[in-house]
Amino acid sequence: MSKELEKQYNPKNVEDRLYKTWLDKKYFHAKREAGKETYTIVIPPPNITGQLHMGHALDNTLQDILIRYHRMAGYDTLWLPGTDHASIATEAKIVEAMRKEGLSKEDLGREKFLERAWDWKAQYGGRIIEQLKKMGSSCDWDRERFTLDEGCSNAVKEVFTRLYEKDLIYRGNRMVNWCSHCNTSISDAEVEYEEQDSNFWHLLYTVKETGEQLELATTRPETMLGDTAVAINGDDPRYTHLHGCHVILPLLNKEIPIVCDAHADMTKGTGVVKITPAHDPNDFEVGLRHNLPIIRTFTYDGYMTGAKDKAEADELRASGKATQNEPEVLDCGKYAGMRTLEARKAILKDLEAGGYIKEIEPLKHEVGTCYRCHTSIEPMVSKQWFVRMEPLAKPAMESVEKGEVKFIPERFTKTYMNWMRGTRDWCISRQLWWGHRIPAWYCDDCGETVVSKTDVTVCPKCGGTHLWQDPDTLDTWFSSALWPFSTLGWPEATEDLKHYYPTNTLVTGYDIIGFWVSRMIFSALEYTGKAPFDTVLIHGLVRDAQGRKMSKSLGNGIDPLEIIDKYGADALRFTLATGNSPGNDMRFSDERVEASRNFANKIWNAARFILMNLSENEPAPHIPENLILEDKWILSLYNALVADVTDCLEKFELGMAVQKLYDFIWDVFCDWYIEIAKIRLNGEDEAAKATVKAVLVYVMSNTLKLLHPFMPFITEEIWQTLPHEGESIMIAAWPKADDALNYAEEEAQMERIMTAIKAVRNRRAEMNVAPSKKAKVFIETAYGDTFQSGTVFFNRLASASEVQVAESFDGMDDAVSIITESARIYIPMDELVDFEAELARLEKEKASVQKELDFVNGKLNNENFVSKAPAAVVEKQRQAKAQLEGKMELIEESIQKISNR
RNA sequence: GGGAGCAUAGCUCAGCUGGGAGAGCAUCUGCCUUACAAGCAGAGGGUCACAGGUUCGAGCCCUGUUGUUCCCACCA
Repeated sequence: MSKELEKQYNPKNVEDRLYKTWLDKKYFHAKREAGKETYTIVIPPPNITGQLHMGHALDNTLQDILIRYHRMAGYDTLWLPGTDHASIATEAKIVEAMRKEGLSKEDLGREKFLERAWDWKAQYGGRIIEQLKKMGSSCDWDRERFTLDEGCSNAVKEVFTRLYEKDLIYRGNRMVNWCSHCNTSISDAEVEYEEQDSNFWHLLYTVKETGEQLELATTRPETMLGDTAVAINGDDPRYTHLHGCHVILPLLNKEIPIVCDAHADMTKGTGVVKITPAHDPNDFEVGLRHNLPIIRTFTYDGYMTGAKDKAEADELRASGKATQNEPEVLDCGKYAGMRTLEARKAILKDLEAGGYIKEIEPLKHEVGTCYRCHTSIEPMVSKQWFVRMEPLAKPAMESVEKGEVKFIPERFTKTYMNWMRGTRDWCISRQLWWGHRIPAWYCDDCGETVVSKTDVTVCPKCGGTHLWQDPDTLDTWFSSALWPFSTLGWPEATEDLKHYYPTNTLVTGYDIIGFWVSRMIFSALEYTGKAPFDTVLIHGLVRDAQGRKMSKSLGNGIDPLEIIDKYGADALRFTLATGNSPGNDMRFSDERVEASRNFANKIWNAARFILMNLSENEPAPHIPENLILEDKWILSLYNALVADVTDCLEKFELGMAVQKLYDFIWDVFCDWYIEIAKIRLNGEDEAAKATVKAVLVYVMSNTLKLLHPFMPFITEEIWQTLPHEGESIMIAAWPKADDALNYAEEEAQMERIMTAIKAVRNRRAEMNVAPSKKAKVFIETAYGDTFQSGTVFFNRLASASEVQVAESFDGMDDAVSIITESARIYIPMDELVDFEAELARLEKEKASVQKELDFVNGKLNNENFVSKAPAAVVEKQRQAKAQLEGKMELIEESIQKISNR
């Protein structure tokens, strides 16, 4: 025995040590090798606020499998890692931490705040990277990037200025989603809808001209102070007489016009709608069409506006700097300073008192909330920067239609298309400090807006020097959208960019197709002229054992690091890669990881067994001379496995690949080949020993290569211990299928023997024969040679004390008989044989075979089947028929014999 | 309101272009057979949600129904 392994696999003794070796040897580093095809993945950059969760674990396991496979398969392989500055999330965390110290952003000022943010990044940004390493991720850490680093920032400025020059970016007062908690605008994609219980308040507004009361309904009565009109449909016969009339706005006693607009739907409610242009997206549009005043009644942090707010706005207007659609501000008087929800109560109370409420109708409706803090979002008119989406979306859709980018599974193409088709202009400015500051300067002297990659101190239009930079930053996703090429050096024409771009596969969850995938595609097409990747591999969510989404608030999250600590990274990876298909959610439970851990241990022990039988100085893995039946059989199955696993990986069927490996290693290699190998290993024939050892080593070490992308640590550890050539399994060449290893005939022969062995075991178990009780076995068969070479298997695997093979045996009348398609096996066990039971069993089996036979005959007698089904399928049925008939004959003979006793 | 997914063994899920209904876990039986009890050998258990259709043949394709999950949407 040359080397010894512990009885159980202990990942803790292995993982960190091997990962360090891989790092030291620079195996993860992509070297831009000439003449090699490239394979590139850029990591979906985790947030610097984040901790590794199961979603990351799944995402990165899939990526590492693809990366390790391609690296072994001979590609110049790059997995580019990095992190995302996550503006809202990070800023929120820092603000929260500061709040505990009694500090606000304003107390600190922008510069000091950013210092804190960078400190935060230094402290936490590295944490998730360390966690990825624990997973075994083979990222090229020398190329690690950060969305806010210099290169990425340059890319952002470049893109912003280019888009501005092409008029694809503009600034204006528009309706945006406002989060009063985060105190910033957010994009449409960042709004999450939640169902909430609410009411429809049916209000009564009095028509000035006629004195009649108009009924209209609203879900947000607190906005009524900002109403600047009431809309009816011009075609609505109920209200023809009101065209050109006015209503008196309750509480404010203000006269506002009745306008005719198609937005008012005659079929809904009373067909009358109140119009609040400053606080409702539809109303904003109506306001524009009818040139209505836009009156803001909420502050940006969620209170009712007051005298001070009004004064500020008035001052802005007076200065002449107010731009188009700049809202007016109302002094809400007694409501000023209330939170909007308090104001709702107060206003309702006053409306009630004034008799303006006709009815309160309970209602469930979807309310938009901020995806970060889940505060209800407030639609607000605000001056923001927008990206014009239509011209960008069109080529992005065409690219996918042409198949330049393929989604796996394909159905997510629809998700993508729907998103692209429906998307409105993208609000990219955020009232935050942590992020890429908008590269725009405003001239106080002439009002010019200057967009520039470098700082601007003199106005190019008027020569004035009173310029100030836009205080806002860009949506985090604006920089994420550039990630596949900004990380490779764009806009510089770097060697990496030339070599590794476009990338190949993007691996991500379906939840960010709109946020991220689509934006990368249109960005890449616009700036690089190429799709950023050719394939998007979509995975689902990892849910808890009950199928619930893992979340902090539920406290049902499972920490991948705890799982690694308990079961090992390989077991975790194996669990995540198995039993799940692309795009579908998966449930995670400890039981599943346990099964994976057991598999790791199984491999470990198979290796341990092989090693016990090896001496010092065993030759490197090779296929030896003098192969016998079982050697050819295992090599043939191994060879098929190589083809299958490779094929599955090429088709991104990772779960299928891993399943095939599991089945081969456990059910074929361990359960059969190793057991059979013991025959020669325990024998005296040294040449035969050498052969079987070589086959064991060859199949084991090559199967480990196939398994390496999935379970990198244990495969490396074992591979290193076995005879091997080369430094590491992770840079070993991926096995190739070889026709010379196809032994179809030996496979068929082994199949016959194995079927017979299983049948014997089955009967013995049925008859409760203790395994220790050995029995003679007589095999009556037309396949004499086959069974002759398999007699020893029966000794070892079927509790046979002695095995004889012949075309027929006499004097077996008192034996138990077992029938397979290719043999009748007698086991004389007189004292155990109950002939009546035997007969009953045979009759039962006969009936079952007859049933199968009828089914097959039914098909073969169907002319349509014979003429229309593919020849191979028909042939298969014919073979089945022949086998069944053979078996039937044997059964009938046996029945005859027993009956004749 | 629009779109998509899912419905297969007690549980969790595979099942790729139509031709064998499968795995893991759980259950039951028997085994410490010197690689592995985190193991070995066996067993039971399914109208593939329901109803139609296409086909020689349907878990798989088509239509409808039911249940369920998710995404998208400016419904006052």
